[in-house]
Amino acid sequence: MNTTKRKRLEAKGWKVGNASDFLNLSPEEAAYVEVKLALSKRLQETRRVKNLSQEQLAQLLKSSQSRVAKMEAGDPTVSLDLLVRSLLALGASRKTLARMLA
Amino acid sequence: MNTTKRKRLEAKGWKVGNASDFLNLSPEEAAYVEVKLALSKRLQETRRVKNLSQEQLAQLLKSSQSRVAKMEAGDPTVSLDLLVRSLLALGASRKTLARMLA
DNA sequence: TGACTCCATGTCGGATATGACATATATTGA
DNA sequence: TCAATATATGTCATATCCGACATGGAGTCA
Repeated sequence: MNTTKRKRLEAKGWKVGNASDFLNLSPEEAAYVEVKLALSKRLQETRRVKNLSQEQLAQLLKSSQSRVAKMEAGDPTVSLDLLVRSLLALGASRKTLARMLA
Repeated sequence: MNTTKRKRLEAKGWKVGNASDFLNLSPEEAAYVEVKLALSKRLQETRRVKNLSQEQLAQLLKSSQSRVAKMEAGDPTVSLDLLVRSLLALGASRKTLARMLA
């Protein structure tokens, strides 16, 4: 079985359990997941604070509701690029992002 | 002319001049570029501190010398994901990344 | 109940990023 | 100077990510 594929399947555990313990993630893989999850949480928070539906945010981002849902769920098919660009579109700055990661 | 293509061409100006002034970048596009450039600088710094050639780093990352060069040059075809994963592979943590962005 | 809104999840064709390779251009040291 | 090493740049086939769409489930209100 393809490693990438396997990871994608296993990764579904991300939001269920806690994290890297029962998956055999290397430290840097774990850190990568941490970063993505931190940002996806912040995205959802920001969206809710602004009282937007996923559909409305999708329009703002010129994306789709399903992709927004996947972003917020930490779906492995969502890139850091997309998360970061979305947060920036919601008004975050480079420094804000830094704070979100800290 | 395709917008993406145009941006890629214009983006060559990144390392020549300074930044977003003479390109017509929106604030969030500019911020996105800022983030990428910040990380690529840090990647090069880290690599040099560790006394690695681009070729050696490429091996470490299971990538190629040319891609490392592009990462460090802020090439538009390089994703944030790759930059972040590279920094993590060099020992950075989530918090370290946050500091790099601040 | 049924109509409505919101969010989750699967899939797909097209778009973009990837490693690899070739090759050009520094940079270094004898 | 020459050659060895390091870095830059262009291209390509393939891998991965994207928006879009369909559909299902959960909650709300009448």
